[in-house]
Amino acid sequence: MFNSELKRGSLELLILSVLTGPRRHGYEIGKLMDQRSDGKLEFPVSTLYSILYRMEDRGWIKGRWVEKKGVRRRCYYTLTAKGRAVLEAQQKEWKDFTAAVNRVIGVSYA
Amino acid sequence: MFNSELKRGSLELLILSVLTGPRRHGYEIGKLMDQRSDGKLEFPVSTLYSILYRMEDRGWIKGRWVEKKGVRRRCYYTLTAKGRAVLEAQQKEWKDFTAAVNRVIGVSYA
DNA sequence: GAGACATACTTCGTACCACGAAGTATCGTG
DNA sequence: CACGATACTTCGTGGTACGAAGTATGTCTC
Repeated sequence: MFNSELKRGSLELLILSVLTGPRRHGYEIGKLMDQRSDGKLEFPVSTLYSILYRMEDRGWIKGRWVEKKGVRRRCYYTLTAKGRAVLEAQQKEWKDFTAAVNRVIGVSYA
Repeated sequence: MFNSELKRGSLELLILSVLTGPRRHGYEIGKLMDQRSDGKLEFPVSTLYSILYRMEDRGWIKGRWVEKKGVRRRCYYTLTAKGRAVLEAQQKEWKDFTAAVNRVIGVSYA
């Protein structure tokens, strides 16, 4: 839907936002993103998982494998304290950034 | 100021926006961006010029060298018809994209 | 007139990251 | 049992912002 470059800075923020709710597994996060944006912010599984792995490496989220018979193995993710701090910082940055861009492109010739 | 990843999708839009006014040379575009965003959207010259060259390659902008004695040589850029079309498309994309992101991160748990 | 600083542009290499492709495996449904 | 949905993995690639280093000229100050 949207240019990949455009999405670059906000995919982490989107996923962190989803994880403020109950713990979710990867596939579920992808589906939720799709639903909550009316299909506009859908992204491929390879992107989704690579971001999840990266965020876990950085200690922003914590994954826990759950295996039950009759259900496929799933890795459920929750936010860590660090993740919550990063989320807050990224929210603020997103807000400031979009405000700055809007100001420049809105008043393009003054 | 802002994360490079965040800026990725919008630098072209920002520069195109600046060029809706009178023709500008590279250095001038950088300074204008700095001023108009209160220093928030400043970016290094290597970034600035690489984007300008790319946009000219793609036919979005047209550069013209101006040399006068007593003034350093400067390349002044203007928007092409194609550039104006791209600007319009990127403006719309930016608006739709930020709206979608805001919707998802705003209602993070519904 | 020498040194410092702003102006103005160039080139090159690097690192990050979203994505496509291909694959593995399990579950439900007709 | 074939097919599609679910669920995750791995690997390679290409686009791109950036840092570093360089060239060159104008202005200001002492």
